[in-house]
Amino acid sequence: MSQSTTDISAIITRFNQRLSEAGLKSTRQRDAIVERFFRIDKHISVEELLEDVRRLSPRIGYATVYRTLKLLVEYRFAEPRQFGDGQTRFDPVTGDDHAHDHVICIDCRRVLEFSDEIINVRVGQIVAQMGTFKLTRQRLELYARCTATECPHRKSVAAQVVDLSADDD
Amino acid sequence: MSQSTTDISAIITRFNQRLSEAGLKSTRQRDAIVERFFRIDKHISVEELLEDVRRLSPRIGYATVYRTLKLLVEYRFAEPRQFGDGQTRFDPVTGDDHAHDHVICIDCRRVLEFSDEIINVRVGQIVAQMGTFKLTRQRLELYARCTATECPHRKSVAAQVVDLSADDD
DNA sequence: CTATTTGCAAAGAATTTGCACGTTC
DNA sequence: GAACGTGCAAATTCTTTGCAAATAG
Repeated sequence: MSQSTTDISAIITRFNQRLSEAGLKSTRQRDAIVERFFRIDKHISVEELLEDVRRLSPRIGYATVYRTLKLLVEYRFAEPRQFGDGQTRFDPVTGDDHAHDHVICIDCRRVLEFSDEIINVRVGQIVAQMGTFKLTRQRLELYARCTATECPHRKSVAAQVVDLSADDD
Repeated sequence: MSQSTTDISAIITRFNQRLSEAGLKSTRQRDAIVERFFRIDKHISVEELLEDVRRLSPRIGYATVYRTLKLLVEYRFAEPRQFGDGQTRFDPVTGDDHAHDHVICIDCRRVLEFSDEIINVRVGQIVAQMGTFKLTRQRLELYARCTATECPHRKSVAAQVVDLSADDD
């Protein structure tokens, strides 16, 4: 388990710093969105995030969420993912967790995270062998079907972290 | 290099067989689309495929291409992929090539294929360790940046197959 | 104060669908 | 000739953009 070295207000501070450096402003809305985004900490879609944020700040609109997520991605505080359900989902990047990969149940769309040293090392070797590339990010998705008769979490997209080959620092 | 055991007319025949089994019909349009799809054999988008097919059959419309690709996916003759440029791309499944993965250059969007035994074996172990899953398909994408000063193929999406750990049967 | 941000609604882009007409079986 | 497929355009869905009013620095 490698998580939570960084707390959320610190992330918000770092993010606002980046904004400031770029001549952009911190606003109540952005703070609210970023705070909820990191607090929820799962593969969230714009719609889900908006819905959540609106519980506190009901006047926030789609555009602001899209624009804030775009900034988060641009400054590498978030990573967009497509799991094939037509919606872009976003993963928070806290800085203290390593690249992780996903198992997606094709029945219930539940997403589990995992991280595997053997894979990560091998990926490095592969890219090195190819010679002219510098790896930016890797994305391994395993689409699978629960063998348990019925998926326990139909339709929900819960996340669990399963560490398969201890790689915390 | 493991490819081209299966020829394209055979694929079309198999596809039409599946259609027939499902009470669906083979049509000139479907044949044309499927033929071009397998002939071109790269990560093609709907727009690109339509454009290509229209050279022979100019009256074919978007909807038919979308619908045919949906059938190809459903019967596992094609696999949809999202490389992050907003368009769904489709990989032909010829049946005689193994799961392959991709390196995507984030500068020029060129896509290289590769296949690696070590990764594939490890993926199997990971899923086995998780217990309740049966792997359906794996998708490993390595986003990278060409270290060569300038990408040679800006904007084109050519494909090359690089076999890193001999795995042909 | 001035530039940026917001919220809304309208515009865009990718994909799907409804329907009258054509084609396959 | 009945059922399925096609092509077109309209509808949907997700995302982006334009703009007047609000707000941060």
